Amino acid sequence: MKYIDKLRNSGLRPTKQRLQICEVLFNTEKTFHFTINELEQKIKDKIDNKISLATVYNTVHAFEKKGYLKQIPINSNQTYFDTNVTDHHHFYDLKDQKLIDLENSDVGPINIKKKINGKRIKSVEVLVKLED
Amino acid sequence: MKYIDKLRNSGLRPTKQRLQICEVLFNTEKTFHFTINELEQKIKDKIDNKISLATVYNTVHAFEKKGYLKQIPINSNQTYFDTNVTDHHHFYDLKDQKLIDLENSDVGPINIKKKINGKRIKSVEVLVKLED
DNA sequence: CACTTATTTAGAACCATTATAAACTAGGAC
DNA sequence: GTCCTAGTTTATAATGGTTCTAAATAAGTG
Repeated sequence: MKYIDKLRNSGLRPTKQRLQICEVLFNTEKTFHFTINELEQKIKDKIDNKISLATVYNTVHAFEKKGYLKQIPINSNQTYFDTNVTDHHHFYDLKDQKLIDLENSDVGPINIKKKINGKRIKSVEVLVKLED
Repeated sequence: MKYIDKLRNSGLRPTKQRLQICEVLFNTEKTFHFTINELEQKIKDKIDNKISLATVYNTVHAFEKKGYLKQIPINSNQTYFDTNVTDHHHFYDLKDQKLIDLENSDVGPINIKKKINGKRIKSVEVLVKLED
């Protein structure tokens, strides 16, 4: 299985649940955005056995820590994650509550001129809110 | 009182509670960021009577709708608000969990090249995450 | 003052997320 | 293979920020 090494290499035991979640998250043509509830639904649709909600949370957090997933900074009652962990930005359609990817080339280079002593920039994320 | 007209003009009755919350939010030299809990604490420190938590939520949402406050898009268990409603961006210090203003001049102009049919850009917000 | 509508309030309800602690499993040693 | 240990899964309870509810109060209008 192609995800066994990926997991082992990052110090995560390749359990059945994690491998199945990998299939749902990473065995896709396109990257996508999701909430935990949406992911739970996808898992239900794709596999036969049941994965506990706690395990879904645990796994998503573990994958995020290892850099396989990213949280998307947005104000919502639910946390949004992204399987696209490359540097890129988002549109957020306020009416439909939908996220849309912005490629890096869709946004000019962003030049942060201010520096904070002793701190490094970890990420720069742009959220473009859309209305009708 | 200087906030009575502000409230009346936006169709909000100038109640004692709203005026007191105005004092805490807007009668300051500098703008600031806050969560509802932090605001509640500030109110407690500054005024004698008690304002119900529900009223604090109601008022903050009313002020947000009228454009006197802005939500800051960030992943946190609490919602962050900003009394600075001009276009500007933020640093977020991951270690200290502190927000720091970035003036517009600290960030070059941001040019969103992609267009979505039938949608207008309402806002462009940049979040720069900092680590040690 | 009388009346209508908006606002405040305490407390309950909601619900995403996290904690708990017991059962289970992977992987290494032998 | 068996044994062992640490890591993982699981159902369920707990947490906590936010929203809802419905009754009491206050503001505005005539």
